[in-house]
Amino acid sequence: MFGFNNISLDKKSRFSFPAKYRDAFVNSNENQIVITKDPQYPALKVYLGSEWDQISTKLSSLQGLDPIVRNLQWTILGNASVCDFEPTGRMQVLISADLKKYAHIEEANRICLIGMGNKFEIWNQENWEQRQTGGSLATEILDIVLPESIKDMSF
Amino acid sequence: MFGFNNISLDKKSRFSFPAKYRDAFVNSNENQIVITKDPQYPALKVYLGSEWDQISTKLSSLQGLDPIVRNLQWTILGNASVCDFEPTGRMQVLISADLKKYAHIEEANRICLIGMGNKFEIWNQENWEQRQTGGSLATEILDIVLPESIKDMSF
DNA sequence: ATAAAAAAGTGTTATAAAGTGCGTTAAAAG
DNA sequence: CTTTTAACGCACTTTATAACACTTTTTTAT
Repeated sequence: MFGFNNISLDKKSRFSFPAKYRDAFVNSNENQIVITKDPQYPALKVYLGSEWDQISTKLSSLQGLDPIVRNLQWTILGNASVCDFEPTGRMQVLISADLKKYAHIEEANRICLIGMGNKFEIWNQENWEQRQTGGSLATEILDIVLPESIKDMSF
Repeated sequence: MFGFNNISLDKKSRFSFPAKYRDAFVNSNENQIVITKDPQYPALKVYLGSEWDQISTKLSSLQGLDPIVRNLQWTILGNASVCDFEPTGRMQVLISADLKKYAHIEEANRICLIGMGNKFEIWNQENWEQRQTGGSLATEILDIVLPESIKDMSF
């Protein structure tokens, strides 16, 4: 599941996954999709249910008294929206108002959906283009020192 | 049970869990909810009854002569409010005046309920936003050295 | 100590907003 | 030209919340 897609949201903030991904979803038997915040950029992450189960279980088991861990838990777990998902149907998913705001897609009805293999990212079109052309975004988080417990995790 | 919810308290300080969590509550057969103080931030923790049983049993068995442990016991155990809870009903829960005060939601009738997997957090909306945008809150506990006994616990 | 009053807690109902399902139209692909 | 896909629009359903009525507990005054 790779590649760039320029797709539109309807009035209720839903989008449909492009049909080209249908087979992959059907084959892996997914019936849930999870959208959450990207911890580094004003963008959203979209996980398959099975992938999410692994990530969330690991992350929620970590020591929350560590402020960096706690922050990641807040961002990733605390903003996750679990959606029922029918791979054989319209493959529609709703984006909540909060998540839209975070990814700067409050107004726009067009988004970029980028397939990254086992997950997708959702970007505001302009932010994505800036990033691709090397421009920097204001909200970047730099130079944080990761605790050992999350060094081997990939979000 | 994940994600961010902006919800309101009624005049008697009750709130209802969003309906999207009903299935999870029903499936896990919970009939109690426990609200208590968060040991680090001006926020509340909400545990499922089964989760609470584990945490409270473990925590109360620890060596109370250690001041950090003792503090956690006071904060978490000593402020816990156990509520009857009907997953098939309205899923309403009352927040006591003490807990409201601790989380700075005395006046407000809007709170943030954040699903973190096996537990929830309740925040005053402004505090939550400050925290999410990197602002710091006065009551943070930083740089505490955790005793071995609680390093593997996650509250 | 008792009764009255006030406060706190519980349960029900009505309504506006949010979310869902599905048919139709427009556009793209084969 | 036919088939598939994406976008749009509408109707229906579900949900959140405020308002209200009732019960129980606590406080106050006599």
